[in-house]
Amino acid sequence: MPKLGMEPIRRAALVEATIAEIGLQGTLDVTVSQIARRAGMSSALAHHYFGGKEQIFLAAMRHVLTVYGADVRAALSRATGPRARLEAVIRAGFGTSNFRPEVIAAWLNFYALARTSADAARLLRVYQRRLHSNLCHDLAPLAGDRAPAIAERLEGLIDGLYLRQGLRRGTPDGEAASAHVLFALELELRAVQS
Amino acid sequence: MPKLGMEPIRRAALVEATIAEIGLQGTLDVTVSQIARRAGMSSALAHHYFGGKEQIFLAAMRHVLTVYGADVRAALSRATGPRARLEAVIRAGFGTSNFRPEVIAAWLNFYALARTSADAARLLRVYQRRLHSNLCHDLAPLAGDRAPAIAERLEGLIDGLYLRQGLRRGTPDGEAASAHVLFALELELRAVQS
DNA sequence: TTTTTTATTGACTCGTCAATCAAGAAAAAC
DNA sequence: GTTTTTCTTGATTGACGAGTCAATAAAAAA
Repeated sequence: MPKLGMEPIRRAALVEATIAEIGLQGTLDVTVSQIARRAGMSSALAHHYFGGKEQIFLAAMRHVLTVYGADVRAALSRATGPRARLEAVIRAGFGTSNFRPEVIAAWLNFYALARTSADAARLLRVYQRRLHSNLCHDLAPLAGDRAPAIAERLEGLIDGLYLRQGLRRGTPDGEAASAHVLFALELELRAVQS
Repeated sequence: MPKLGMEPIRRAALVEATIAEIGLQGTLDVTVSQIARRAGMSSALAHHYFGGKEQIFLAAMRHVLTVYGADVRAALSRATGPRARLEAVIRAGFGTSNFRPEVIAAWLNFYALARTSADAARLLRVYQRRLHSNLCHDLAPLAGDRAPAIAERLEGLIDGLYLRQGLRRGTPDGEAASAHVLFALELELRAVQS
């Protein structure tokens, strides 16, 4: 019973299933068959639409990044002034849509994938550059030429806390994590003013 | 030409080869044959001494942790006073033996492994607890009951910067990384005193 | 109505890899 | 000098998984 216009639906289902399956298994060692079964289709169809396993992974990674980017943009549009914008960017990273256990697990594995796949590395760099430029842009009016160094520390802290949540079992605590980063931001800004 | 007392030599060679191979390939997707070949023996011998692939990985992880622990202990023995001890602990993590590219790559992959293997998770928790208790112990006289929260932030920053080095290509810069952490430590302590 | 396009799968191929095993060779023990 | 222990590997097994393909079926176009 083939209906037309299935392609986008199938692709979205596969991407979702990929993230879920990586989260469940905790590894990139998921088979195309597992992903396809969870998405309700045969593995042959998954190959048909994506061409291969790595491209499925990349699509999933791209999706995670897209959602994250949308969250950041939404949060930024609601904030006024550099300080509020900084807080918005930080909070968005630990917000509900990027901080679900499966997504964190997927992230962690994408980090590992980026060491193997040039495309994955490129995607990761897009995220890193965007975060860095967001932070620098709003740190500059508050910290002048010290902005880049402060941004590096905040980025490290964000990634580190994110990583640690990924290793913990159970519900991740985005509140605590972003509170830590916001506290570090406060200290950095206080230091600049003295 | 079998000589006696080979077991410890073979085991050490396999552990070294495992770290090197993971570093080279960037993945846990290394085969026992590759590891064994690099260590100069057949894959059957690797199985003979270790029993299975996962146990080879665990031995490699244990080795990395052991070296790290020895470095920290050595650095601590040279330091006097809480502040110097804190700096020693931080610097040791980014020191030459733990900060070689292969070791960083291995670490990164062990993080991923810890999501799958209970034994790997246990080993990782040993490292985390040791770091936490080291930091708290020397933060306490300087920061009182704020020590645990400060320690959490420093740990997050350490792990994050370590992770970021693992993704970068080329020679890792332990100096820059530890400078960032030491700066953060300075800010935290300054905040406590006011 | 015939043809083309899109959707879909079961069955198959081909490769890889962890793990096993039987067998050989050198030292040590007896 | 024979037996036992330690070391070692080539060959094999068995499982599993990525990717392909031919075939089916429905819709759309002709």
